[in-house]
Amino acid sequence: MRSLETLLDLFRQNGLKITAQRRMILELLVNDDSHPTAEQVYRRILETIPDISRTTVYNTLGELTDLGELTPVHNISGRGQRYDTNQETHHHLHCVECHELLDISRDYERMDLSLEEASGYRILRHQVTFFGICPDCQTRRGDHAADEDGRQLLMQSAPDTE
Amino acid sequence: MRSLETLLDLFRQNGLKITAQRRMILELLVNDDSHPTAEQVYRRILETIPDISRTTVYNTLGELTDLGELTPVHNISGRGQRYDTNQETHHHLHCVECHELLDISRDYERMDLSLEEASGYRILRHQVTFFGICPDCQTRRGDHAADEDGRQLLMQSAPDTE
DNA sequence: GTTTCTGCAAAACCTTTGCACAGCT
DNA sequence: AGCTGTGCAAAGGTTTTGCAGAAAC
Repeated sequence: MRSLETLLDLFRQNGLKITAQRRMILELLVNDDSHPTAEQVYRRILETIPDISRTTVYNTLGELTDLGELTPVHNISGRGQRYDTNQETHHHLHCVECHELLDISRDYERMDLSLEEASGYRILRHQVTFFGICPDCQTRRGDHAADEDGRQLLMQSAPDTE
Repeated sequence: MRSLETLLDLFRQNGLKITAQRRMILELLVNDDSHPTAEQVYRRILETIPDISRTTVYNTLGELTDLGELTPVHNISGRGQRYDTNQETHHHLHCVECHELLDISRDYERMDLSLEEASGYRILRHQVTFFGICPDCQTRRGDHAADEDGRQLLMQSAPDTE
């Protein structure tokens, strides 16, 4: 995400006032790459501004989204809309167990689509999501690749990591 | 999605009883590639089973997910969790305006991740999502690529479609 | 006949909205 | 001073839960 000063300027330029609440939300987001939900931002702001309301958090996240500084991201089976502070071209690594979401900064440049495949869409961007199991969740499960319980889909067509 | 008979067998094998409600939901999904939400499935089942409850629809979709026959998919800013009936390796084309979601059956085989990038994750699969504007929404907007209103983010780093 | 499923109602959860008061510039 | 933002409360939409009666095997 861009620097706090840049974001504050951007707010001013768009006629949005710099309040203590907004400043705190921006400060929190500037160095956050954890893709938090509104609720998570709210809870962390509560520690310094105990009487902030959820409305304000939702408003500010919406303003940042409209300004193009925040991007809503997929959140499969996790609760609540998550936000991505990273506006660079990047991709995602998503733990199917704990829903941790990491950024991958590599650029897979030429993901070509034939005209037929594009179905008349005007393509704006693309993003690759890798689904997997994070180290912590592997440990939690027992770390054995073979004797998994549960869902079959986890094991099928797994590409190599290298 | 697999055939109705296969799904019915799968249910039987897992001790799940074949009820009229479940059968109808399966029949509906077998030939549906529109990535419907639970609510959309519910509304369409209502036409033939007017007193089905949402609970039953949610239950059945959950069972299919646990069996690995249905995959929850990202649904950015659209309402409700969408489900993907396609378990083959495939990718997505997503309209950022109307949230239409199309399948692309191409296989981008070697999406390599370095060990460092994988961060210790055990990678299971990956999926590419192309974001764009569908033909209908282009028309609705006026079809001019140049003079767009709205959000900056839509125009940045747009790759060619060919 | 036993077990599981369904539908209902209620609750939980996430997000949006309307409005009066407070705060920023 | 004027305008915008904030917090509250309520509403709207989605999903989950507990349970009694109904249906499948």
